[in-house]
Amino acid sequence: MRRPEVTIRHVAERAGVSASTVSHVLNGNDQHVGATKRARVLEVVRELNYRPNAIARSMVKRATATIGLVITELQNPLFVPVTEGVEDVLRAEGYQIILASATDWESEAQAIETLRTQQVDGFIFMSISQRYPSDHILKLKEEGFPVVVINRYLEDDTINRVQIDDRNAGYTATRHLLSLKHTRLGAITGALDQNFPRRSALERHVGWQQAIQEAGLPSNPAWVADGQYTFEGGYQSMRRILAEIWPKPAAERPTAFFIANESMAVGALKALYEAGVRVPQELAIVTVGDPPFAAYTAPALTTIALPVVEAGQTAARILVENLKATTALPAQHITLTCHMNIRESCGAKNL
Amino acid sequence: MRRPEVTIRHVAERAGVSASTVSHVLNGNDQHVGATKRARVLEVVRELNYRPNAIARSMVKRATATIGLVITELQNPLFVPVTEGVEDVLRAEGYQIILASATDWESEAQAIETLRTQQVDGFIFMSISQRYPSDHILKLKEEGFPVVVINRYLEDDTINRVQIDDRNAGYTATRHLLSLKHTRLGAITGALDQNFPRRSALERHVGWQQAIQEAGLPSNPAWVADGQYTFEGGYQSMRRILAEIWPKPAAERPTAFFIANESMAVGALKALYEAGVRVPQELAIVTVGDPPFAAYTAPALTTIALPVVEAGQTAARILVENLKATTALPAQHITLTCHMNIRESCGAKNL
DNA sequence: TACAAGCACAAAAACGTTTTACTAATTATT
DNA sequence: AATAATTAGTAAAACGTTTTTGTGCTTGTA
Repeated sequence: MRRPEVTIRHVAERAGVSASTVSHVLNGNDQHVGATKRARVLEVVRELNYRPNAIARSMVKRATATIGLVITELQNPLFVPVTEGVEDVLRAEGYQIILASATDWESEAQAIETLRTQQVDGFIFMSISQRYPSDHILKLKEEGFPVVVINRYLEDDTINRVQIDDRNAGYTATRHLLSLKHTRLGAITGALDQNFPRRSALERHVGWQQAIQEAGLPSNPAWVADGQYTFEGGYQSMRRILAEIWPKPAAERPTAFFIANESMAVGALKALYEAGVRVPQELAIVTVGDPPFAAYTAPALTTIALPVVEAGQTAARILVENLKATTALPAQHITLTCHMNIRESCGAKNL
Repeated sequence: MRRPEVTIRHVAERAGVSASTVSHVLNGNDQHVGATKRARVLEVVRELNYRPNAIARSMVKRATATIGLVITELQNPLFVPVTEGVEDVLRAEGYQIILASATDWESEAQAIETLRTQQVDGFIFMSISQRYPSDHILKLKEEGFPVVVINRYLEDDTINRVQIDDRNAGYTATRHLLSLKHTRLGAITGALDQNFPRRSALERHVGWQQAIQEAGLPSNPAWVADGQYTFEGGYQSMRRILAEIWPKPAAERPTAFFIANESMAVGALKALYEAGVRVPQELAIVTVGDPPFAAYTAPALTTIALPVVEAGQTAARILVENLKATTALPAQHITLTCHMNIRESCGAKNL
């Protein structure tokens, strides 16, 4: 099981130089070594297939070129594209990612602990949920670690933050409905009434309200249902709505719905399908989040696409800046805006 | 930016013992240290909030308790649940995961290279696609690294392999259709005709054929469409099928379709919806893969669920076994079988 | 001719642990 | 009482790099 490692000394010996010279060659410290020796060293490196030991390097450099990515919900649909973005820029910059998943406050604290013993140089926290206090993140920052959080609403402004403009997403979605001459708008929101409201759901709802108020329309509480941020939540909410409202005359029913996220929208679509309500003819649907299957639901979902890959990239870039800086940088707070993908569920294509 | 690190020597000094004693205490080497000193050391550790430096430990132990997880398709729907399984058991065993994503052979080789310089103790490869030769993986194994591949069909039998029984998935799905008295079966397969066929698609198709042959039914080539493993692929394939076959009299049309994966099934469902073909009344649909939204398509998809979390767990367990073993272990080849989730798209609930 | 400056390299210390070997004191065994 | 065995602890080497400092040598300049 013990793999014999070829070290810098082996290379040095065979090349007839000192270890320091090999190191200088490998690190491009040109002023320290002549052309012939350099060539010889490079030759031997190739011959022996020498691979520098990053651990030993980290030891002396006191930096590992490694960052910790901690996520609280692996199943969150945003996780993959965000990670993709993070990976993109971090790899280009020569950093490795150590993955740590956490499910609650304790395990998040635990993850930080182990990442610290692993001597990561910085942290990215990615989590939709802000149910947990973030004092451990604060402490990290205070101890000098570069930290950036993605989509995590922190009270503290000293920490780098990348977030998606959820309010604007709700606003834009609703404006789209208004532009299609809808005047009676309903909504399915995501668990606003819990002790720890989901911040993104709240923001999206505020955007919705804002657009409606600006348009001078009354918002009818009976047309708003709150539920879990899941397929099932959307399904149940829409069933409830249909049961209460659909018996009424058409003129007293909403003609369009803003649904707080993609999963709920799919669930709602199912409920509508079962009830025989035609989308978009009888009811228009717009939602936030742009899953890969959005174009293939029936009807295809008009969505507000979240800039998730960009969020990951941006976070990574900010982290790298801080990693490279020799002096403490002021915290950045970046908010990314969404764009709309018009498909079938609002009927806009017919205009 | 320089964080002052509290080292084992600081602890030793303050506790009035040697560094070795502190080390012994922390590693539970009880026979080397008395009760009073031990208590004092633990006390100081707490006082100073001492955190052992894993890098330094790795240096001397020549092992990092870190494994490389390399995946070739971050967007692959199996990635998240598999990673979940891997993370589960690896964390419980005290290992860290370094994530590396690759898109082609070169980047995979590159990922291996950097993971090796990072001195990972072992590797897990997760990738559906087997378009690339795997000689670099072989080399890893030969050099003594524990390696396990998930869902990657390797010609070489010396490498640990965890795979999902795709053939059985196709077989089971088809048997389900047969049990519902369908006798005219069609299929949408996943890119079988390319130079590098997707192995899982091939296997699922073989399972389908096997079930049909066992039932003594003729397979009609006109009822089989091949397409990309995507939503769009399923959509286009089904449209093609409908255009060719639906004009014919009902008695000459298939009554059920096996669709090679979930994405294609969603695409196909869309095509059927647009064509006004009712599912399952006019056409039954069964597919492989159990995405979170399967229950919320209209109609809900009857699926063969893949044991993805288990695959990740199993792979991680095998890896840990090999990591802990002092002698080389024989390669394990584990095949996990699927189970069926009967929903609406086959109409079985009515029986 | 001197002396400074630059060049090409090497020696050695350092990074923070673990582990082996050793010592001294105590306890057990004959 | 003498010897062996155990206990409690330490010193020092080792892991594989990087980096600082030093050392001859060559070249340039006054």
